[in-house]
Amino acid sequence: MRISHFLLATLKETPADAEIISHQLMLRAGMIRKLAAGLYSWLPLGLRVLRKVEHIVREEMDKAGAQEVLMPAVQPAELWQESGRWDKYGLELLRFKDRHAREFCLGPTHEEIITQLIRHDIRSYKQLPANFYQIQTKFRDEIRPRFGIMRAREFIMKDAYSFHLDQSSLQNTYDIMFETYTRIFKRLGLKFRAVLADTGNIGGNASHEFHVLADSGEDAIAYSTTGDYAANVEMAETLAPQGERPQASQAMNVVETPEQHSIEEISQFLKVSPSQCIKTLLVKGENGIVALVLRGDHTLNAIKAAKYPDISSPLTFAEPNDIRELVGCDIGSLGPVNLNVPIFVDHSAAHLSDFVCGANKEGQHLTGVNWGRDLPEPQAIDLRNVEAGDPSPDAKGILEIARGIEVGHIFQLGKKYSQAMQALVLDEQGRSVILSMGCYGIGVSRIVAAAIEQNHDKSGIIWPQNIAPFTLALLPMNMHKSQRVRDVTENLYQKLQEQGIEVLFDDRKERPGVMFANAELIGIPHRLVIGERGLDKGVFEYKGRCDDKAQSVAMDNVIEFITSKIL
RNA sequence: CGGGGUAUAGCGCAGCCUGGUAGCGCACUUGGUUUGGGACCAAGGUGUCGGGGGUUCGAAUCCCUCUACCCCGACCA
Repeated sequence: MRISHFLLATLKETPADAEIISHQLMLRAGMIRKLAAGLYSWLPLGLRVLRKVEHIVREEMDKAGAQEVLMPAVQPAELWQESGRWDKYGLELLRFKDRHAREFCLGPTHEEIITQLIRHDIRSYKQLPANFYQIQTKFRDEIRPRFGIMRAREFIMKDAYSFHLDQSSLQNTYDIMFETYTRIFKRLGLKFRAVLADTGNIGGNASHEFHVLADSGEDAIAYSTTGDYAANVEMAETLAPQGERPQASQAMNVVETPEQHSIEEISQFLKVSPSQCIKTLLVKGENGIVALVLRGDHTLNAIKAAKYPDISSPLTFAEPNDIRELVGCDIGSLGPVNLNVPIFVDHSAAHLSDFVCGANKEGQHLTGVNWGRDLPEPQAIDLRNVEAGDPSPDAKGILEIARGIEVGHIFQLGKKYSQAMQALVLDEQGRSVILSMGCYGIGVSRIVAAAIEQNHDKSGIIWPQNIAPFTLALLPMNMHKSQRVRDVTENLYQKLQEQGIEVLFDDRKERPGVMFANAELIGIPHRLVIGERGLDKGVFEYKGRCDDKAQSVAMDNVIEFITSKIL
């Protein structure tokens, strides 16, 4: 491609509303342009990258035996009513009416549509298992789209849905998809990690997320330093502390703590460590308010808490007014002693003795408090977020925490949708059986942003080779003044193209600095410079995007050299 | 949706407090000088000052109102 025939819309300045590096660089490199909140156009350069990601995903899905389909973005309300999600999905589902006042939505995901399709066309166990996928535009009316393409309202997703006669077949395809995803992210050239995950809105039982590791990632993932365990922090279990709880050695005392509310304030004021204090959080339960008790240095895991049947889901904090009415003080003075609501205590907090807590009276706290003596023995459950240094739940090694960008998610849905929508087949005995389902998503457009988050430097993007918009930048120095440079470059451009190499030929009348800066900003992995200087010595100059220094390559040898570099 | 903020040329911004008829840098066009790391000189084009209403002789500026966008929170590929 000659740049003179290509819209290279690079910017020197960073648009003000781009916060994260991938968004800034995608705008600066001229990959995308914003149309409205969460809606982006892809310019030629960006689209080339997007297509490469799609291509890899498509190849691997095909190899795994999945069949490609394409379903509509506009979906009738009836199907969503049938599955029960028309009411449940909430405002994220963009709804509208057609000219006949019939209700529709823009598809945020396609479980309903594929299930409807399959219940018509799959009748027999002989047609199973089957796995269908599409690469298609999704719409989710996010409350707050941000970070450019990373959290857009309209985005491109690869979604796949598999159908099975039984759980073991589902498990089998799930495992194949796990391996397929692993291959996809390896081919994309990204550092990633598969983790145990919560099933969220989609529902079902087993689930894994695939995260691209990047410090800017929105998710925290916990992984064992020595074992295989890895989980989204939302999901990661904590182990109960080992051994017996220490004996009580202090008497319970009321101390005056004027104006002291937060754990930090209390621990400094009383000169005790936060880990010797406990915090009491009042949340809504199925039957009125319940208390959650954690060690002062720990944080509540709302996802885990909401899974307990007595605790509201999603987790909702009690209203300050209700708390005042119930306890007679504000949030900063709560404690579990003589608190007249059901109390759930995290394992670590249940293992404390002689601890500090609020006295349920403004300006007072209790010290030397002990379970079983000053208040009943607690029912200990898992409520807190894991922290770096915690033992791994599989008892192998210690947990570390890393940041990740969720780019893939696989679920075993089971019969959630097939049951609701009556997707049945006949088994070998001629009995009707409800299908089991799996579903498997990849955020195709998000991968483009995630790749940049993980691979960039001061000069710009550093594309992994397999998704780079071009493989090689061909930069002639002052071609307009040197017929020799022009002839050699044109010739070389021809030859490289004959080798099937994707070359971006900077045939503009630009100064060298501009060419270098542009090629680096848009992240072309390999660069070849042709100048009078080198031609005198019979060489071109090669530099990889990550190399510190350029090297000379003999002109005669250049095709072999480049070919070996891009393998 | 709750809290905070912004809206002036394609992009980044100044002007607003104290009303007087719009400016700077980048980008763009033309010419020239340059040419191995985002050049320099000269000339040039570019605006419903987010929309609507009001106050005023006069509004980018003051008042009212609407809208869009951004940031923090809850949701997700």
